Amino acid sequence: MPIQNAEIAAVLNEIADLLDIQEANPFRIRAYRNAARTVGEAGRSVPAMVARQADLDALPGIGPDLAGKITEIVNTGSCALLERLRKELPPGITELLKVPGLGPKRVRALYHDLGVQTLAQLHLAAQEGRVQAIAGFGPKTQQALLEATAARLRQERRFPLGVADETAAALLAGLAAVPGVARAVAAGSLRRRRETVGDLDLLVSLSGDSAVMAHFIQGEDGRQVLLHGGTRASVVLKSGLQVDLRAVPAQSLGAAWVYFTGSKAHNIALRRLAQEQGLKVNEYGVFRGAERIAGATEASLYQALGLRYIEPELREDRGEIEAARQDRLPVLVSLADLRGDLHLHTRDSDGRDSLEAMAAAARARGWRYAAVTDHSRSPAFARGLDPVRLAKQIDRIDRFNEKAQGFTVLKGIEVDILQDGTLELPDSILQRLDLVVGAVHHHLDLPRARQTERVLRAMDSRYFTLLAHPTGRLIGERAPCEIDLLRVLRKARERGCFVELNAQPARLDLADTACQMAKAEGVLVSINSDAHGTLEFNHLPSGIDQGRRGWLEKADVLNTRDLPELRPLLARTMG
DNA sequence: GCCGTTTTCGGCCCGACTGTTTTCAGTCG
Repeated sequence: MPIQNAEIAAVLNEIADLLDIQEANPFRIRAYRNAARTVGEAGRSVPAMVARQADLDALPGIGPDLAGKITEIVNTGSCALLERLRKELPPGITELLKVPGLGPKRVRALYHDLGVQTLAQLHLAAQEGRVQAIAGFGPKTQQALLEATAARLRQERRFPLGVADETAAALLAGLAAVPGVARAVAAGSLRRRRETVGDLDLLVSLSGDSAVMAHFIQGEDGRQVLLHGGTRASVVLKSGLQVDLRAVPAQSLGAAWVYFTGSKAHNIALRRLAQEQGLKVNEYGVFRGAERIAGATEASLYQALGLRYIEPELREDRGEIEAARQDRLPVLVSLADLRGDLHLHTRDSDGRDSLEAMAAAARARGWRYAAVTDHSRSPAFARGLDPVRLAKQIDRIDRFNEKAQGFTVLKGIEVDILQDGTLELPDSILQRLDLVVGAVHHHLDLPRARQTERVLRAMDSRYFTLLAHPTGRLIGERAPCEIDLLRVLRKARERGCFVELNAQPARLDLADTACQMAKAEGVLVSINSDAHGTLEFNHLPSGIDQGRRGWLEKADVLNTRDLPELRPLLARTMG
């Protein structure tokens, strides 16, 4: 099995961690971390680039040395530097860096003074009171490490965006009501609409003196206070979700909102840009010397740096700053741009509502069309359709459409792509449909080459329209299948078919960087609810968020088209 | 270790909070 980008990134990150503990040049360490991030988010296969001897130096932050190291990692799975570092430090010591409160210096001290190499050893040392004996450590630090190691041994959690949204809304309402609070807003990964959220970042702007910090740490829900000062506090809610609150004067809200929205990489890039212009950016504003020249609003901060306003979903340092400078930022797709949905289920397979109810719910959203795409037989859980039942459904839809005014139910199927790449239903029935949504539900663990061939072969069917949930991942539960997405996209382009961005919160499949790749390859993305009941159309905002993170504009999304424009696109794939 | 429309050498983001220190280092975001 060829090595993946993520594995290369892991090697580079481990090198950075070990160098950090050895107190190497911090800028050298940063270079390894930047390279890890670049590779991890490259959006194309770095091993493939190595194979065809493409110029790795062209990737940002990768020079001749790192290009050599990456080539070595691709060819051997590791590199000499890492092997040497692993001999100089105990295996697994990098685990300690993930403990909150521990950085390289303290990890080094723990190892040198106590011989601590693992989480379990650290936990024991804290229990036995040996940690506070080290210079720079005290009883409080020891107690914190005792609790942190215990929590870490129970494993970390990330929260679905929907849960974070609800919690944030409730907390913000409470904060906004505190006297002296001008505005209370969400920042952080929640605002950037990441798939999951590790903690909540909230921000309040103050119009005068306020007891907002005291209010915040005194919630009646048993929240645990991690730290609190005059402008910043952190608590852990009973749910385990950590919430960080910052307070700033109203005149600094824009600068603070940019700063606390992040991402960290975006902030670093902004500050570097400011530096080049002789300016300084912090959470209080943009400064030329001692003079504050912007910061009341986000737009004013970007403007002071010569940039267009950048939407939060784009703030990942993936080219948005350069695009803002050149005034070629995408106009991101919005929920209102959708004209219909091309993937939903009814009671005829595993849906909960009737075809008529689903159509009515779709129509109530202001759409002019929706495609019914029940399962074919193979997913045993789904009571899927065989050719006879599908034929009956098709006839029912035809009768429904004759009566429906101003709304069209498109006839579709979510047909299983079998292990050998054939579609589960015969052409004789597929040819009667408006669209054929192909999906992989079984054997998600095939080797990369076979999984890729399977999907490419399915796309060879003249009736194939749209690839549903292309990687099959379930966030936090099931890793994406191994598949060469670039080849799949190029095939889709060649065949005139499409890929789905499935809006189910557990799927959000495609990922953001994959959306960017689809856009770059000129393949339209269909943002679909995959609704199994009328209420599940409410998942679409999650899909839109994900598409926006993937730089998608209205024109990049298949189902922003009205029916007269959509039909020929669907028909072309059927030919 | 990378990078350059001031630079191929000398830079590399910035501030708050904590715990431990008696003036600040380490960590975090």
